[in-house]
Amino acid sequence: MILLSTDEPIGSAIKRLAMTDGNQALKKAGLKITLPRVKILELMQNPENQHISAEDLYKKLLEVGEEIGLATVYRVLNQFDDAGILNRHHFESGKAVFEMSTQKHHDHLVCLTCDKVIEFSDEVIERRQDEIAMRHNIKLTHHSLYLYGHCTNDSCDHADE
Amino acid sequence: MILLSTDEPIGSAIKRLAMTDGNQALKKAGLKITLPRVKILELMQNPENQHISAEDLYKKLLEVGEEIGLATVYRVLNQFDDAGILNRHHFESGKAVFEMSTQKHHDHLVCLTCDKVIEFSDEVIERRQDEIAMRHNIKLTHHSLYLYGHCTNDSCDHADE
DNA sequence: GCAAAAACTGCGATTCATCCGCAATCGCTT
DNA sequence: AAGCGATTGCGGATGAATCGCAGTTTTTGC
Repeated sequence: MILLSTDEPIGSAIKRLAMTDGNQALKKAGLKITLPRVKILELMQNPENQHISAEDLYKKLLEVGEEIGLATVYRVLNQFDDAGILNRHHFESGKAVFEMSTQKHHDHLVCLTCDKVIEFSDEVIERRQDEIAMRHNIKLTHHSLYLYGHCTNDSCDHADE
Repeated sequence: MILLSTDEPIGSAIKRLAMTDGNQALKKAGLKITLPRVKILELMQNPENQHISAEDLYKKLLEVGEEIGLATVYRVLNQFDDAGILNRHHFESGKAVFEMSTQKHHDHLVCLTCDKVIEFSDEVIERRQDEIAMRHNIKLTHHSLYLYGHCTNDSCDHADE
């Protein structure tokens, strides 16, 4: 992970950050390389922050010492979503969560007890969905499949990461 | 469909409505037979009102001449959901929609152009989901599967792709 | 049947997630 | 370095859904 030391001039930090691969994505999306965007991208790339909500991301930014406005977090997340840099999901929590977009499509298993999210993909289900859509004369654009349940292993007594 | 004429005394109307089968559900749920609940149940039983939002249901009630508060509509829908009388779904519209609960589980195909909703159920997908959950040591409680796309028949005139 | 108890309703105010407007600032091209 | 257009941060505005409470309606006890 890349860290900004407080005494490094912002300009140079940005410049240094600008050459990481993540920022190629920003460029390609026509987004300027700004500190909020770079920092958010950085946090989002941390596997520990997959499926994080805007609010929670905002808090993490504060923890890391970045005073980025909540509105900006929402804006940047939307831009990243539009740019295909990350994906938005609506689990049952009522708030949207985001994950870095991966090349391979996948669906989600959500533990309602510990909030753990497991990703999976199943060719049979995918194919079946296409068939169903075709049978009903619908050109599929996307779908959402969320499986909700409870872990049956004991590591799920309370929230783990 | 049952209609309330404006000049019929409310008490008698309620009494008459109280013997319809839908109200057995109210009784069983421990809910009192009241005009708002009866009227909402009545509208919800109309196939044309499947997958309707609270807001839209509220408007329909006004159209039919029932001055039922929006808060009451939300409350009643929640109670009906809790009682298993109807089911709530979250499509991508951002607002929850409701449908009369049926005995057989089904999933949904949603046309993003005309908002049409098609119900389907697929044994293969269902079984597959169970297997996946089991494989990941999760006891499944429920799931949500929504397929989004665009009608390809002309009743849904559009060339958005 | 009738009055009290228990539920229910309507209204406005409130919450929660998310977004907007605008003035100040920053990144990027020249 | 300079200027323009994009971006940020703030507070305020949304829209969906909920809550509190006072007044009203069902149901219950007699």
